[in-house]
Amino acid sequence: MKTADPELMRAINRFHVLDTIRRYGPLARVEICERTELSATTVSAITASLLDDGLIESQNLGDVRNGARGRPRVMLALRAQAAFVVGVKVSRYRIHLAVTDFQGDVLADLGLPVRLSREPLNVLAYLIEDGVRSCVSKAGLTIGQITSLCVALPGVVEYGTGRVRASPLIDELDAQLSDAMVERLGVPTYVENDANAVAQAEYWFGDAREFEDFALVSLENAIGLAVMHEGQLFRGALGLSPNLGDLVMSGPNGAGPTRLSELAEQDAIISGSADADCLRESARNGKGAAKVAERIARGDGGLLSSANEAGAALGVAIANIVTMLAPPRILLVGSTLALGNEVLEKLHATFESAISPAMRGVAEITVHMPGDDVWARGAAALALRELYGAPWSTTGPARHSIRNGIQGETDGKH
Amino acid sequence: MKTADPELMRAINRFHVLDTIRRYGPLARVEICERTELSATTVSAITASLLDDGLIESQNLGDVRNGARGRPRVMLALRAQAAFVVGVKVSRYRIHLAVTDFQGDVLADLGLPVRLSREPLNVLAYLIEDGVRSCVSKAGLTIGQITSLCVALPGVVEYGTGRVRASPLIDELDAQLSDAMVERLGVPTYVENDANAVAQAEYWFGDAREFEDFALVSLENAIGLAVMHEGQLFRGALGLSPNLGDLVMSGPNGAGPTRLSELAEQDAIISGSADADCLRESARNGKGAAKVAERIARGDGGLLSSANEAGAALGVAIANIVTMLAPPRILLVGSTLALGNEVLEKLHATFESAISPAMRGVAEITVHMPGDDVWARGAAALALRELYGAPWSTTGPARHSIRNGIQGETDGKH
DNA sequence: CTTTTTTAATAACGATAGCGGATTAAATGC
DNA sequence: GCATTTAATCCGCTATCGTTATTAAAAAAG
Repeated sequence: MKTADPELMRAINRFHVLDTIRRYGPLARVEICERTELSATTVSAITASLLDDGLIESQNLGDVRNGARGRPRVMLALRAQAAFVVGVKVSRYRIHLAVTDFQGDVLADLGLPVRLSREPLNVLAYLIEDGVRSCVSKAGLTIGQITSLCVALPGVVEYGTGRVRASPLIDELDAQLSDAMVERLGVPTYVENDANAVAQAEYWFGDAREFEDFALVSLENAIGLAVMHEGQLFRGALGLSPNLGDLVMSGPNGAGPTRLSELAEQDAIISGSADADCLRESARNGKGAAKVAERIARGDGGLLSSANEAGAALGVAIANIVTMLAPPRILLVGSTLALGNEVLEKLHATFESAISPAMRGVAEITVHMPGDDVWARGAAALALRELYGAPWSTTGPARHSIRNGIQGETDGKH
Repeated sequence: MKTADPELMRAINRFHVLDTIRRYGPLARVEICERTELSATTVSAITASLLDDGLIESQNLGDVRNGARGRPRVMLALRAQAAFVVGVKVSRYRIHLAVTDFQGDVLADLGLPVRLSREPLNVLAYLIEDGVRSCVSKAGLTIGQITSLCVALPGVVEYGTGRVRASPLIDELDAQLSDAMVERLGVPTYVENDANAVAQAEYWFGDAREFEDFALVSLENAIGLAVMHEGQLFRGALGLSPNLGDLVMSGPNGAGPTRLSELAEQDAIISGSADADCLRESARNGKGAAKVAERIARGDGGLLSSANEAGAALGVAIANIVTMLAPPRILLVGSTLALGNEVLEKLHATFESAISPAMRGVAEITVHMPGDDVWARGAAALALRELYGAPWSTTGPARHSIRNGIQGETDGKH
């Protein structure tokens, strides 16, 4: 446990103020007082220090309140240029990158069509390096200006060490992606599960802004799970994030266990159709929903049954998540949801029949379909989160040591 | 989020000191300094305040070090009489109670043979009240001296509100057990899932003393799950604790889903035998292992197959827990483990074949068989934990308001 | 155009926390 | 009996926060 001293106290309140400014846009000091319940003096001192460090700046251009009687408020906002980070989302058919500033605003993004399946680590690292360089340059920056980088990809990832224990996109086991990227780009790199990245995006920018506690299930060519608990991502030993696709749906009998991924991955659904290749192509272009609906209407029984099977498996899996974690909310995201309503309808129906009566009504299930850019932005947000430097331990032990530098104009004294 | 001020600082360090004394037995101030990394001055001040409040006391009877050179150490220990609490474990065939002092030492315990199955709330509340009164009197105390009470039982429990949403032992849904006990005994009452109680016992007194992160699966007539995360029990919405028995093991087809409880509950295993009633009786007396082994050796095929089925189901369930939460350790506890090795062997084998290769070796599985008294003590420990008053939020929102009074001799000034 | 009013932000002051170094306390060793 | 050693406390310092007064900068009133 950490012992409390004045320094920690300051760190907590400082983070609290910074986070409040991030969440609630430009704020006057008085407003920060109200939201944080700190005294005006303390807020004054802390904001002075933040200004001094170049993390925030005052927007002199006016008090927007109309009918303003007293001294006008000076609005404070994050100083966008305080740092720049890159978020990368790697998926099977696409690498999406986003360069953001300190506020998480996207300066440039880039989607690279690829076709990845169990590539050697070096291939992946090369593609990411290439993408980062392009995107950074597109944003009008140089690599030297990038403070840190976060790569999100499906699979079992150790956030703490930067290793990818297993991923459908990487050939090897235990690939040290973090070190590979540091070597190539010279930029501190975090590696995270893609579900965690999109959960962070939803929490900072999206639908889950008001929710400190929720679970998120990501449905793409891999199936992921993120658990946000009191505003922090839940991580296991070594910072491990779960890979929901590995969930065993029916006991190992003979040929081994049937996993959720085999039933509900996007490819598994599409493979049910006789015309799988064509559908795969459409799905990649975001026209999956229409195509799938059309096929089913035309009587593609294989597709219909695989969609139903996927929906049922997901319904059970989500019921089990609710049984085990009782999150007040479940978010479903990912491109598989664009395949049409069959999956989702079956999912809901199965969930309702599978959930125990005692847990009925505990978790509200909502669906959201963020674009790939949001995922990349989420990865960037994870990198930023580290920069904001919350003083309490990020969930999960054994962190990889990453320098926590922020480039400010006066990054001097203290 | 809580804002940090000197008061919080003190509360944190105070709890830290108190918890250190609780964990590591009588300690001299110097030793507290080493363990907490607080300065000698601070420890002196905090211990003075704790002494003043009657929460700890100095053991003047000597410095046990031999070859002691300088001024002898004054050992500090929890003052046992600072508070008394009662822990209750309710299970199908037994209500076990323990009265403990402020250190968690058991002053008296009591096991009442019962036979509960879906009783009305009042029956249960009556039995608990009766047991509490007996046990308290056996400890030489009066109800008025009891600071608080914690009832642990299987099922879906809202720790935050004191409601039992569902339990195999209670007839109704959403039974307000906490209020019922307060009304009967006039003692603040916490209600908790039994798995959480035994997890707290293992964390404070037992095998999990060194582990801040682990998951525990309790195997009795109900199957429970507790997740300890950074020394805190993980709780969901409203403080909900999971009921692992509700886990769906195979999709809802026709007659509804097959749940883990149907496959792996103690009764389910025993019911496989032709001679179930006799076995049930033996299991109740702790002679299950021998009897079951004997029956299987004699060729009770039904029993063997139900044991294997249970082991397999549990192996899959535990693999799924590891997949979702990646705990560094899994503890198995509960009387079902006394039914012989068939279940456990099958469990391990199935786990190994069900766990995804990427997660292999993440979680170490260990088995422990605490007696009913340990569970009751764990419930008491949960009540004590609240008294120790950690300043940071107990996991999970929406607490039931319970007065946090401690009876000290000088419970005055501050 | 000056004065009053109103609100925002800061300054001055006091309280409390923790820490480091000097001091006292209480034992052993010579 | 006195030096030595170790434990615990006392004193002085700094950093934090909060409360109360003060200054700053605008609109409204006269």
